[in-house]
Order: sequence, then structure tokens, then C-alpha cells
Amino acid sequence: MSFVQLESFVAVAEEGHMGRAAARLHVSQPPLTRRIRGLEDELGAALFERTRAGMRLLPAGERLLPRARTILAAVADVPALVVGETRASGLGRRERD
Amino acid sequence: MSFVQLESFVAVAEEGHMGRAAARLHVSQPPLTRRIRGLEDELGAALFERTRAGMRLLPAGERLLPRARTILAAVADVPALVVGETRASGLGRRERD
DNA sequence: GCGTCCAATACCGATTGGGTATCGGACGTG
DNA sequence: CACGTCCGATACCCAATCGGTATTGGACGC
Repeated sequence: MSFVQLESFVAVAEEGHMGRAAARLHVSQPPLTRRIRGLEDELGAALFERTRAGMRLLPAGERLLPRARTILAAVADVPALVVGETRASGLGRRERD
Repeated sequence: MSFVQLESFVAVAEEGHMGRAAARLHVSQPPLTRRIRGLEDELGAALFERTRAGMRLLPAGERLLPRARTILAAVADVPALVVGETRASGLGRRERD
């Protein structure tokens, strides 16, 4: 599991649509499909339901979403942390996951 | 920054030695050197001091270490989380970072 | 000075990963 | 009921990434 996969997962979950998520991530749709599928394969669980309208979160995906956000936030402010910006971490308690 | 880089960073920090860290990660020493260097380049800060005896953490590395552990722990129990193992998360408050 | 132990570099081959083009299915609409 | 459309999935190819072996360069300890 990679950060890129988690980032992709969150984008798809929020957009509910591969095409829009791909645009937001500045990639084309096929690699994004592969990232999501790779994540699902690795976890051994389907995260989305493929509907005619797009992608809808399944329960497993709902459980993953807040955790993915927590991880991404923790990663995102690593640069500031390393430089010594102790405050403004952005890592305060998020919603429970 | 990737998950593998953080994992490598923690291993080197704990072993204080590229060779031992490499063995623990089941890779050879050169790729590990590159991972650490890549992380330092990306963050724009040296994380280790290269001494004759091995690798010693610099202040920037000391700041990163607990955070890296937090992130790795959060990632490590994602599988259990997704499957629905709500408890035993391993994500309880760690030492401050 | 020579052997040794460390991390860093050079080089090459295998794997991964993205992009374009295309497919297959599920609707809506005339 | 055939056709255009919109969705994600797949095929294929090429570039970039990544790991491994071999080697280098520097700093001791004897």
C-alpha cells in the first residue's frame, strides 16, 4: 500500500467518479483505475461499488476513508515538522476512525 | 515521500547502520542508501550524520522519527481496520511528535 | 602503510507505472 | 429497438523507477 494509492482512494471517494478524480490528481483515468484495483486486491476487499453513475463507497471503504485522511494529513505536514515548525501541525484529532 | 522511505528511515535510525538496516529490510545496502538520500533530498534537510561507525540521527531526524512511527503504525493496521476489526487498532496515542 | 569497515557511486537488467486507444456494459432517447 | 452516450476496465507500448552486483573513496586501528 502506497501513499499515492491512499491519495487516489480519497479522491475517488470524494468525487464519486473516476474521471473527475483523475483530473483532480492530474493523471488519466486508466492508471487511477489500476491504483484503486491494486489497493482492493492488496486489502482483499472491495472498497467501491461500481454503479452506472460512478463509484460508491462500500462499508469497507467507509471504514478506510477517515483513516486514509489521517495518514495523508500526517504525511503532508512532515516537511514543516522536519524543518522545526512544531506548531500548526494540522494533525490535531480528526473525526474518529 | 513514500511509505517504503519512511520504513527505511526508521530501520536506519534504529540500527544506526546501513548494512544492518538493509538486512532487516531484506534489501541490499545501495538501494537503502538511495532511499535515505532521496528522503533527505525531498525534505531538503539532512536526517543523519554519517560517522565512521555508522549513521547518527541529526535533530531533523529526531523530529521525524516519532512521526514516521505513527504513520507506519496507522498504515500497518489498515488491513484489520478495513476488515472491520474496530478494536486493537494499535493507533492509540504514541509519544508526542 | 595495510587491512578493514563504513557509506556512496556506476552500471545494468527487471519491474513498475503512466498514456493513448479501445472495449464492454448500462442506460436514455428517438 | 437501434443508436449515441457515459461509465469503468483492459490492451498495448514506452519511459521512469528501483534493486542488485561490483566498485570506489575515506577513516580509522594495528
